Amino acid sequence: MPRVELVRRTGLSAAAVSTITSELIGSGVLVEAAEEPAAGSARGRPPVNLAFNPAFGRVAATSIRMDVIDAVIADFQGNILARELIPCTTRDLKGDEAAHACGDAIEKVMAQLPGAGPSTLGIAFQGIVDPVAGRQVWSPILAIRDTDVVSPLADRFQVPVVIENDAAATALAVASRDSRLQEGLVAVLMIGHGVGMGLLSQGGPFPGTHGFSSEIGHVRRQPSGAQCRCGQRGCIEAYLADYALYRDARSIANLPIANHQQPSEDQMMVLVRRAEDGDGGLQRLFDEAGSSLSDAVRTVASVLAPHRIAIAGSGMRGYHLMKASFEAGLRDSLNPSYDALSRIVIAEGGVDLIVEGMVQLALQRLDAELATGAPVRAAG
Amino acid sequence: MPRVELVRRTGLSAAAVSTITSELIGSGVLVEAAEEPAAGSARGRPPVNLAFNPAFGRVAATSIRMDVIDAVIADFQGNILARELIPCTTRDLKGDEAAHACGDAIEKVMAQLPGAGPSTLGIAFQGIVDPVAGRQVWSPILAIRDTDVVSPLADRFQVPVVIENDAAATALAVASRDSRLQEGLVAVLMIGHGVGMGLLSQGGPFPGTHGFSSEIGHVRRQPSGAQCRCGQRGCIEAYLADYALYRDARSIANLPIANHQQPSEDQMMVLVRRAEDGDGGLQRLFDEAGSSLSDAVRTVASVLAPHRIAIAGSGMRGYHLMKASFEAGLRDSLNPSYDALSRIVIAEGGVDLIVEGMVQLALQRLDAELATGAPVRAAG
DNA sequence: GATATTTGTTCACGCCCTCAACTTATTTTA
DNA sequence: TAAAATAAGTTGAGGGCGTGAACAAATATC
Repeated sequence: MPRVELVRRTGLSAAAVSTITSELIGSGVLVEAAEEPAAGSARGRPPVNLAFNPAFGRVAATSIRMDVIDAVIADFQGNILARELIPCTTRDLKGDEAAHACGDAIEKVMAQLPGAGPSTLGIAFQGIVDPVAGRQVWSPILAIRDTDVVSPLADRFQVPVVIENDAAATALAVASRDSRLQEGLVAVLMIGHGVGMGLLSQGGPFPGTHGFSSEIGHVRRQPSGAQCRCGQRGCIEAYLADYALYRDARSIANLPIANHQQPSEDQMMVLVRRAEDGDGGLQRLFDEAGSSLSDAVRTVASVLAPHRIAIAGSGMRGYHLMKASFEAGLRDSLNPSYDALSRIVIAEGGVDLIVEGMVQLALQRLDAELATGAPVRAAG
Repeated sequence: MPRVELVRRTGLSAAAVSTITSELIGSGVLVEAAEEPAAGSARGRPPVNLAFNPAFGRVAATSIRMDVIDAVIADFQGNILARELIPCTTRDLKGDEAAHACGDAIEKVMAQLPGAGPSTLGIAFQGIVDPVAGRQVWSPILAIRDTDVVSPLADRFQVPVVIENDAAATALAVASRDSRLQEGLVAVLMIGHGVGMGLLSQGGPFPGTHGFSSEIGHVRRQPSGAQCRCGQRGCIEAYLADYALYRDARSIANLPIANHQQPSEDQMMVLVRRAEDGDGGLQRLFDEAGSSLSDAVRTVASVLAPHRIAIAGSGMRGYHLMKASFEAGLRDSLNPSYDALSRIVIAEGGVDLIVEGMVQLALQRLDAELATGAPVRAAG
């Protein structure tokens, strides 16, 4: 945060940092922070912290999921100022309608807030996107394929629009909260309605897998095993995702049917409670889920040997029930040179992380825009 | 090769390329190539190809494998000028002896050639290395662990020394021969004594996995399956690596025992011949190996969705016997958005690719050295 | 109050790149 | 055969962006 820290991190000279920061302060991007935590009694002139000026600009982000659009407006520091969860029958959207449903959601959140609109939009999709071309390629929650989502929104709001895969966005959000995830190669597993993964390099988006969603949930752990919704059998996801746990639980316990095969958070919490209360059949399901999670971690560890493996998502609500079998599964692995267990980081947060990650990405885009000297304007 | 091509690839202006190349020609790094293939009847002034001056400098590379050291000297274009395969009981090496065994091998190849010694050394190890610290961390073929190999050789030859993992080096060599492998994220699978993988980004070494060997051979494809030498059961390698094929073949056919559980190339060719000649049991082994290979590809595809997946290594000697079950295994996968089969590239070459890749890496290091303006000297 | 220590600023200098105009080498057209 | 068109490569003026060195500011220690 202080200028000397920027000198250390960027490798630039103090002179360069001084000129650049004073220009940025002049243009209102940065402010000198009033509070200084003093950081012990240092000897010389105390450093003065710099921070992004929260009032400089705003960004909007949406995450379009099964039958819902999650939309937020954040300030220039990434603090979320307003949020809306808007129902939307995503499967029925045609052509530009997906883009405009996101646009409508953003306008609805903007209506909550006085002042200027966002200067950049970030839109997250499940499935595969092409961030460079600005196209949504394929998504399990949409009937449409390969549509341009950036142009309609850029035309409508007259600001830059960035799109990303939801897993990549989540990974960014998870890493921004934990310094251990900001160096080296990091894999972030997301457990919830499905099982996905985002990759980070040095805390930033991973080059190469950009826009791609890892299908690690569909690695096979058991030939001729449990039925997966992808059509194959024995996928990791078929033992670990919410839909799989709830489906199997309904086979052995009296539970209401789930809408669209997607159990609600309340329905999933019923499973957790009953397993906690000693239902042996449900306990065994969570045991198997823990074992499946260990297979996911072992696969990532074997293929990539990442510096850290983070696990996040709403599926972690039952982690205390899966922990024993998960850790037992990892200890089984005998690789003498890579201790997976010590590299695991359990992270907080579920699907709400997606928009947070998109806020980060939209801010990065705004920064890049500033670096080119382009004038920054706000949406109508 | 021509200057215009450099302009396109680097994004620099023609002016910058012109000044830089004329300086490099002046210092003897580059030469204007005499031969011009004319490339069709272009209209304007014909481009003049530039090439590295083969006489500018030399590099040496070694690959230390089970009981053998493979050593080469190459010119500045990467052409191999001399080669030696030197027996060495690698398991008995202690302390600095591994480094000095490689040094001795390099001196033996140098003795074949008149003229100056190499200006950079590249050393490849199986297992895990730390290229930044210059340390060999762990290797299945060595009893020693975490030893400094760069310092002893740098002191002895007075030139820079680079080390890498053998899979990363092989991947580089494979990619340098096929332009399809020089863009995007590329996974290179190596089938032979074991099953390894190297990753490339834009044709260059992959950031993050640097120095790490992917243990993709030890992803589990069959719980309680075939015994793997890693101690676990059902690993991909336990159906696909040379040792596994030969071990299982010995159970059903009359074959001589293999030294150190590593069948020779001749022994493996006997398996291939007999399967070609209609031995049903051996044919089924190759079928299963093809299926195991498809599991390796599917795993990489699921986890990383790379732009291309190349397959190389001596294990491909039996590819024609595995092809049917390999392709059937890939067609099974139902992912609608990623067609793995169309991304497969079958590559030539076996363990000899390791030193070739190290030559590339050593040349890159030499280029980096030149870019800093450091004087380049040759080994005594 | 003098000194040491650390942060941050100012300014002259230089590297490296771009832009624009030009030269060179070849094919096509008249 | 000469002029026009086309493409590759060169040269030199100019500018952005960085560094080094000297200096100023703010605090702790002696």
